[in-house]
Amino acid sequence: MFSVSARTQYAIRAMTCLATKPDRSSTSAEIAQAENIPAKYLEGILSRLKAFGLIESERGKNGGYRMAKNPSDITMLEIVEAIDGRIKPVTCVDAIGACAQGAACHPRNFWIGLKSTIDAYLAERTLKDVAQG
Amino acid sequence: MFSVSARTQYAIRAMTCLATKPDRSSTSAEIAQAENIPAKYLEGILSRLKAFGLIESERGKNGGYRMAKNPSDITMLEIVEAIDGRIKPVTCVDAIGACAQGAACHPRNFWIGLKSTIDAYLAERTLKDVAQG
DNA sequence: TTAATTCCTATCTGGATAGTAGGAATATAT
DNA sequence: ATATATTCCTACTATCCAGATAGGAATTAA
Ligand code: FES
Ligand code: FES
Repeated sequence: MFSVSARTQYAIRAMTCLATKPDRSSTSAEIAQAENIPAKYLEGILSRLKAFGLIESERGKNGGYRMAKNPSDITMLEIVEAIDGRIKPVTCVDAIGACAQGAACHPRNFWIGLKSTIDAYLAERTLKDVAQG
Repeated sequence: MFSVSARTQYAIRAMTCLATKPDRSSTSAEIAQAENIPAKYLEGILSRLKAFGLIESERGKNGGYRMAKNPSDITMLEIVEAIDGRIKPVTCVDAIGACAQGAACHPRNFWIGLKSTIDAYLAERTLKDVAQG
């Protein structure tokens, strides 16, 4: 319950790794080793982060990844959503009536409130905050 | 990510159902129909809630389930933990060093803070609040 | 041309989640 | 007593998906 996927934990570790080396670019293999992440698996994660505009990359020899923005301009919510999409504690947060109680469903507001709370926590913290501890 | 298991959603619906009928006892089948929950599956859920002291039951004809406490004395955190155990966004919330960064792991405090935030949200709300909408 | 790298697609696997089945134990009513 | 209604217990199945791996195509620098 409420568990964070390995993918997301990996993504955050990878981002903190890049955040501490803003000057140069790091290869996937380098990050994998430093952060103890399965190398091939990490490639896919970095792809997503790039697709979301959080990091940049260059191919070929001497290629690698680096931050696309300042760490203080990246919220943890952005990273989480890049990897796992929009947070939905229950399906009905977006689509009303998922539980056959329709609009009369009492727990629904409770779940929506939970989502807001989680979102707020994540949005309030930047990669810079987390990278510093 | 952060998704709520069907079990927990069922449990909460079942509890709200019972909370609105404090005078009498409801059968498992009755709750299942009212809340649109697979009947056999619900039985197992009610067992857990009982084991946790949140509801009481009586077997045999005219048997059924009823609240063991006042809904205003049951927090949502109790219900969630009865069903899915202690909330652990990441394994290292309880066991330090799960990520091979050991005590030096920066994201760890971030995750611990997230857990506290979720726990607080759930602990602040009672079944009564949720049953009323 | 070689080596190093990102990038793309496909596949495997284990474990968890959701749900089902069948029946034993227990209580009530008639 | 007997039938009936219920909780309670154990085991099983199916399905899905996260996590991981494999192989190679495209790209770039030396
Ligand atoms: S609409 Fe989501 S629990 Fe009812
Ligand atoms: S100890 Fe948990 S992410 Fe590092």
